[in-house]
Amino acid sequence: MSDKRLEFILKRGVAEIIVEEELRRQLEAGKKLRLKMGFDPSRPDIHMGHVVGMRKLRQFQELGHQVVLIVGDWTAQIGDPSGMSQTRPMLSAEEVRANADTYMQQFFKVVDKEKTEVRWQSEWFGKFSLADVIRLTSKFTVAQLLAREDFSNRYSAGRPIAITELLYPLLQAYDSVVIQADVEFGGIDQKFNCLMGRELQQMIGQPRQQVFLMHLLVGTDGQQKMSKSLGNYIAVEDLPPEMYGKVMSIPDSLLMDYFELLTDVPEKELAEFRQQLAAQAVNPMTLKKRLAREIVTQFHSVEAARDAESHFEKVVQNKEAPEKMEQYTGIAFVLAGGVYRLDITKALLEKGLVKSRGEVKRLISQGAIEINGEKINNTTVDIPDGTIIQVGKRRFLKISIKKA
RNA sequence: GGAGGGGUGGGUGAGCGGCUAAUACCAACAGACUGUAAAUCUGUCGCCUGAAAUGGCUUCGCAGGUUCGAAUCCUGCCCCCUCCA
Repeated sequence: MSDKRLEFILKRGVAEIIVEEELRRQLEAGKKLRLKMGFDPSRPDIHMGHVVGMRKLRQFQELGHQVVLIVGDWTAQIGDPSGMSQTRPMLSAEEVRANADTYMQQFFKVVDKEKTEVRWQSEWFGKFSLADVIRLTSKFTVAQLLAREDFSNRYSAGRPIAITELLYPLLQAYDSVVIQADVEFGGIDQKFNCLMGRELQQMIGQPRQQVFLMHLLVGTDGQQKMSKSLGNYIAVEDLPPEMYGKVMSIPDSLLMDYFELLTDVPEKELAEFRQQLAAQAVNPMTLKKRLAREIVTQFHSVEAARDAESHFEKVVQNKEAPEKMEQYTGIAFVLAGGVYRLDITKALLEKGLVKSRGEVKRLISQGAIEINGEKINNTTVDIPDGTIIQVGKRRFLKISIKKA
């Protein structure tokens, strides 16, 4: 392996490696490493935020290392104590299994399945006894756990911390012991948990795992970490036009982060992009389109990316109607000359373009509903068969009249 | 065991007998502007009826009660949090 490749892997998108020197030595020694990554099966959907770490795993796999994917079916019941997360409903075993399947299906779009070992926490925690729990917890102190920033913040703010939440890092640490992880991967927000694993391994007399932390991907809102609950995410499962559009909707300020964390576009090129942006020699939109193509290509195909781009140019940039759209078939009152009189409310409601009748009225009064570029001011319209109704910028509906 | 605080629309959070379908902020949606995005300005933002003024229905943890009238008062219940021990 070239030094250049290794540098790329150790630097691109990486927030911190603990301890980098140790990891380098192991890599140089040609050791086949066990790379740990856990996931929470209470949420089956993978978005680009997860992809950042997954891509890194993939890069290591290409060097011949082994990924160990932990299905966190026990920790899922606790809920990651990130901030003020509400207590989640307990999932049944079947739900967890179904979620895990969905998750893995998406996970293996990026990570090589052949070089991945999947382990369920229930394999070891399922037979954990109280004695085991006490033995595990006795190794740590409250002060140690309160060292974690969000615990200490909550504690000093007088906000609740559930005991199970304190247990979370311990369980995650124990996973590392069981699978004898050499490196644990995660977002930088996982630092504390990963370090606990390192510590526990040492107490038990195992070699300590290295901790490989990736930068967090900011969501499409440009404010907060990408997450499903905030709705600022781009899902792996998003269809090409949607995925492309969501990428285009990120703020310009995130452009380079996305390139860095989600693509393999070489550093050299990225440096040029940065320079051009700084000199205002390029329209950010142009680069963003490149980014969107890169991403759609990864999860779909080159053709899909091209189609998504032309769809975007047509619908969003040129404000034209897309080629494909929802279609509503209904019966209308016949007027002369192939024209029909129709109340569009039902059509819009039935096809989910609006939520209520009141919304239709509101939209009309705001001039948001158009037919052939003409704003309408009444829900009853006289139109020929096949007319397209546009609601706002992106909602379209084709009306087809059913002849009685 | 004791003391105290609280449960309000997608979120935060005011209101504390009629002027309240419920302030404000955020999110969302629409319009204008525009280079994708952002920013800005304007408007909308429970459901139904009506062209509209209007009207009806449902909503402030749950169940009852007081009252001409309750998110607001009373009773019971459920849930959450903090502090002391």
